Amino acid sequence: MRYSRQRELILEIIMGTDSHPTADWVFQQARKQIPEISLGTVYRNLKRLATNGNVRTINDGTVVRYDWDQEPHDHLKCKICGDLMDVYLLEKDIRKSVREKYNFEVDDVEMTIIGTCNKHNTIMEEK
Amino acid sequence: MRYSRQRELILEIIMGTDSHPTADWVFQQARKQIPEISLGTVYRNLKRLATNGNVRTINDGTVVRYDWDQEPHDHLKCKICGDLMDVYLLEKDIRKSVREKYNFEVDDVEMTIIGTCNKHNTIMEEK
DNA sequence: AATAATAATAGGAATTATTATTATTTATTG
DNA sequence: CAATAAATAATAATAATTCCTATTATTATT
Repeated sequence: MRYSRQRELILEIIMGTDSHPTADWVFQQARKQIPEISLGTVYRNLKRLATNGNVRTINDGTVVRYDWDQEPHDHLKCKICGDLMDVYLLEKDIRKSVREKYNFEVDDVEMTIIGTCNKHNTIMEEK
Repeated sequence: MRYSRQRELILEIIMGTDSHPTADWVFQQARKQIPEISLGTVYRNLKRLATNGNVRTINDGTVVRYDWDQEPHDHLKCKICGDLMDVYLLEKDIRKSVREKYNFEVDDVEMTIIGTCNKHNTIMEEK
């Protein structure tokens, strides 16, 4: 993959925050450094970085958010302020520990497990 | 809440399927019965039904999907065929049981817990 | 049953998030 | 340093969803 300072900047921006920024937020930050950067470039590179495993995508309803933290972790989203918080749960009684440890009143646990279902798990073809 | 046959039909449609339909799918079904129904009406009523607790919303990346099943359950989404399957997991070693019980190769577990964070959990005002 | 009050609707425009297209610029490599 | 392949900026296109307004349907009141 060929170098571009746009992509380098985008990665830096994500690495530099613990918020879970959207493409647009990254764009706003990026244009402070490179005023002529375009939103399309941000989207293209975020997707590229996600495919490359440099960032994780999390989907918060209508917007896609990005996260540099590669460790498996879950998110608490507050329905009032919209904050997304990182929690490192060991998958036991989730509701209980969420209530106890984070003082967070759970309305709904939404979990999507992404992977490959058994319709496709014959011996994988190589390459 | 005032009665409307559009809303009744929309609820019937969701009750009648185990797929996890999108607003547009519901719209397509609904217009078979009420040809002049509008997409806006479908969206408005789906939101209403969700608020009322008649249906559950689940978010599958870019589209919002609806589910009549109120029991807490999670979804397996296949990255190849896009299928969304219901799984009733007791929250223990999720990855492990998913692999063992459903023969599903997990790439990523995405969980969003929706609720109220501790910034807001003072004694709730009445009404 | 007729009428008034108002909540819900249809239809379409507007918004928001994202992807695609194309002509131009830039990094790489011989 | 010139060729070329890849990345970019600008903008158009698309998809999902929300918003707006005039009309219609439902409920309450005579």
